[in-house]
Amino acid sequence: MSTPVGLRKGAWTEEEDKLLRKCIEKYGEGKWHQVPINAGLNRCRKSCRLRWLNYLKPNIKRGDFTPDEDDLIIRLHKLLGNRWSLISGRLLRRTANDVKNHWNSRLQKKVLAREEGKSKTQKTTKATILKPRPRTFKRIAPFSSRENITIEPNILITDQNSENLSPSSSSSKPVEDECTQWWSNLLDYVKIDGETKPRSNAISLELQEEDHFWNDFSLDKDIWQLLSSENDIVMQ
DNA sequence: AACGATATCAACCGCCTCGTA
DNA sequence: GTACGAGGCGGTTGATATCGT
Repeated sequence: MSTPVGLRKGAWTEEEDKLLRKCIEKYGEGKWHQVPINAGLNRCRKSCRLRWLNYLKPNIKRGDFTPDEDDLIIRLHKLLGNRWSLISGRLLRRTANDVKNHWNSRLQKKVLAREEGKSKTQKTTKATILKPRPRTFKRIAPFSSRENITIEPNILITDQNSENLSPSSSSSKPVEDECTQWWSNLLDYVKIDGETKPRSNAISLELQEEDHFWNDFSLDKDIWQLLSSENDIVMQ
């Protein structure tokens, strides 16, 4: 992005924040090219958008990440890689930038340390996993255009289920079963207060807190099936 | 107390995708 | 078909805070 001459850069002042907030309240989100004009800000559209999304937007959750959030980020990162917007979309009110920073500064080291510990005791073989293309995901039929990448099985979602994802078993399964299995593993277990419990418990809490949040979980139809079935179990 | 090393996080940059003319 | 502009994303940088010596 080449910044036109005269546009302000760097940290935002309280006055600028006030102007931007006022502008979004009046005109709403979107039309970012018009925001600097409407707000009377000497900033580029991207700077305004970023400031709003990462800092000023109401209901953004800031501060320390909970162990449950850490766990979910790690699981999603194993599955999706550096798709921060997708990962943050699964965490309540966390921004992609926040998740990315948190991963780079803390979680990555944590995971690497864990991997190192595991690699000493486990042999590794190749497994095929699914990697959706987030930007166009909502527009394409599920799995019509996905990349296959390989990872080490010792970083798969749960140890107890890893045999389900071994190359021999996954290669013989239909695509949807394979994917469902992935999401099953992803969502299966979570540590709550230091104790491993079914993921559904955590999800049910989130659903109670902000039900509409999961409505945009359009990654694929399988995850919806999984979530709805997990929710059914919780509701029983 | 002073200084350097390291960690954290807000912001920028460049690229990609999509819509539209 | 293609050129262009806007929105969005992930990678990276730089300022500031914190820690260790």
